[in-house]
Amino acid sequence: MSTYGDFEAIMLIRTPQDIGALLRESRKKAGLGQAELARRIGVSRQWVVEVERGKPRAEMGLVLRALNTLDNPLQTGLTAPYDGVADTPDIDIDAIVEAARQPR
Amino acid sequence: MSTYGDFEAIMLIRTPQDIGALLRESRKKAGLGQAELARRIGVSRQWVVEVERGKPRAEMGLVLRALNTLDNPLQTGLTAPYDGVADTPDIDIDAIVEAARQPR
DNA sequence: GGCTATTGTCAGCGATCGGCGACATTGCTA
DNA sequence: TAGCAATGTCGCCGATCGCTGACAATAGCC
Repeated sequence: MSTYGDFEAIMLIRTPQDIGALLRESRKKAGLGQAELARRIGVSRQWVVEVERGKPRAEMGLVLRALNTLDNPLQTGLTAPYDGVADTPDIDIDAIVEAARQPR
Repeated sequence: MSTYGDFEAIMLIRTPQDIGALLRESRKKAGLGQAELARRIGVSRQWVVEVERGKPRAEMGLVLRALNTLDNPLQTGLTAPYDGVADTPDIDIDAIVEAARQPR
């Protein structure tokens, strides 16, 4: 086992589920319970539970605060060259948008 | 001017303002207007305006979608060892929390 | 085996979100 | 200078947020 334990060195955050997983891992790594973390962030236990489960409509400000509290700030990196499916694929944008509209 | 223009290679995201700045820069870099971006993300122009201004209570899911749309996904890095002012400085957590409660 | 801490879930409530459509302001180009 | 596109702002609306407080269901420990 190395110095850094079993944490992913770099994790891409693309969905609320990613946020949830990251938050939960970080919390456990810090040896905190949901209640303690909630107290430090300034939210309810309920909030922590839901965000860890991938709640898509959580407040961004609270999420950022949570990550900062756990010493896991986000950052942007000009990661990938992007050659796969990304944007402007000439399809009906409106249709996609409509379908993507927060179902839950 | 180099190939990469005037973009920060890596930017730490700690506050909603950071998100706003990033979003705006990315949008302009992509040569998009707020209306076009909003259309692609699936939100209203209003939303884009507010988030770019640093709205703290924006939906996380929409924010992530916006960044993905602009090819600027977030990631976690074990950035810094953290020695500055960050957290658990032995002060009244509750007081800080109370003060931090989204004043808006 | 029994106990305590942790976690997941429920309902109800005030506050806020994000959308709509229109209007003022700004900026840029011709 | 005139004119158009982009941007910022307004009020109203249904939908959803996050909070409280309590109760199951696990999990981990003695």
